[in-house]
Amino acid sequence: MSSAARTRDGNTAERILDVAEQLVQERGFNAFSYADIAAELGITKAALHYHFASKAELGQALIDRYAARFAGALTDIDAAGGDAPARLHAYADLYLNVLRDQRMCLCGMLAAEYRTLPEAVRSTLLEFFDDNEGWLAEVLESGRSTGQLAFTGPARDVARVVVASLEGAMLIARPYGDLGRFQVAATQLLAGLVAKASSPS
Amino acid sequence: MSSAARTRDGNTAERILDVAEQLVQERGFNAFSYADIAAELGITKAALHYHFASKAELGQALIDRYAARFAGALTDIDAAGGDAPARLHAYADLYLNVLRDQRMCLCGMLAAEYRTLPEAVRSTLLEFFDDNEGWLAEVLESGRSTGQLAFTGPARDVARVVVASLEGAMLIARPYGDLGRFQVAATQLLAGLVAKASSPS
DNA sequence: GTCTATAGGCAGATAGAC
DNA sequence: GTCTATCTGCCTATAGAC
Repeated sequence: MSSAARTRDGNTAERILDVAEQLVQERGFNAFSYADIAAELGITKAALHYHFASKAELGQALIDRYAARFAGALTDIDAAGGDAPARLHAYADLYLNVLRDQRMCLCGMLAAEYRTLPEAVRSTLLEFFDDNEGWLAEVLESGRSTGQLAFTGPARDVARVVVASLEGAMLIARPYGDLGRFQVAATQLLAGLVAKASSPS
Repeated sequence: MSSAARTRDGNTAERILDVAEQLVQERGFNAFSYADIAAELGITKAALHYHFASKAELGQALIDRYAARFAGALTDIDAAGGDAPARLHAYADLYLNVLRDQRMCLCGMLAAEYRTLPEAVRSTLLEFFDDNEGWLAEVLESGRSTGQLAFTGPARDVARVVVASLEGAMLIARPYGDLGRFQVAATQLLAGLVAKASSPS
């Protein structure tokens, strides 16, 4: 990966973010240093400070980029035009693909470290979850209106459970190194939302 | 709290563990130092090293004590003699009470930091989750056999979803500082497991 | 935009007095 | 069991040459 990163394009700032992102997702924001990134990219720590003056600034850039990319993925799911169950499945797959690289969700990791984060990063983090819940709530509501999904109470509350459960499933599946653990949990979670074929008695 | 800690009993090792535990649950294992504990207890870093020679050793003692205490709580729930739904509710309350102190589950926090942990701590961490899942699986199975709980598939898989969902709900509720967020999630989760009153048609 | 060099501080850890 | 004193090393960050 070290050589691959050096081979091609991408301005240095992007490559720094790529490495930093991986480090945060694997170890946490408080468990990596500028030296780690510099070594990986074959540049000096001073060069890093040119692009991101402080670690707090780097953290802000990380979460901004991650949130934007995630929002883009949700837009892509919408554009694909599937029904509500299909969208939920696609949503869970976003998490699965992160876990595939043996990474925790960047925002789930930062949520654990919340108390140690710069204030700006904190609020961006909450916005990330708000956006996810908002998108999910719409999907859930539309699925309920077509009769494809079945649940009781506010869609927003159910959306929160979905986000929390997927984050939790990642959190625990990762130490076990067991993708199947996550998949079983996600499958069960979604199965509980899909309307059962009503066999009229 | 600093003064309270100094007022009473408990050998120093226990007081060290108390402070360290709080710090890990609030910030993470990689975001506190011996200096933090020493300052809180009014002793020196050197004194800390007498009780726990290395930070890895301290981490091991922390997770050992936490796991033992949690196991004791499960035994207490069993001893109370409630039915399966009552036991599940009591289990969720264990998490709620941790969150009440604005703390993350110690093991959930360590799960996020898994890649940075000493090997011994890693395996103890997995045992913690194994034990929780095992206890829950028994409760679920017994509840299903009495008809009070309803779910499909292996009880162990459902147990895993329960643990993951509760951990995830804590992870996200804590940044929001919103206990209600966790409670709603826990309520929904358990409601999905309780058998619906079957109105024979 | 990246470098060398270095500041200033805090990390985990140890030696040895009391 | 706790202390003072100290070590070594890494941390984030900066100054200034190229």
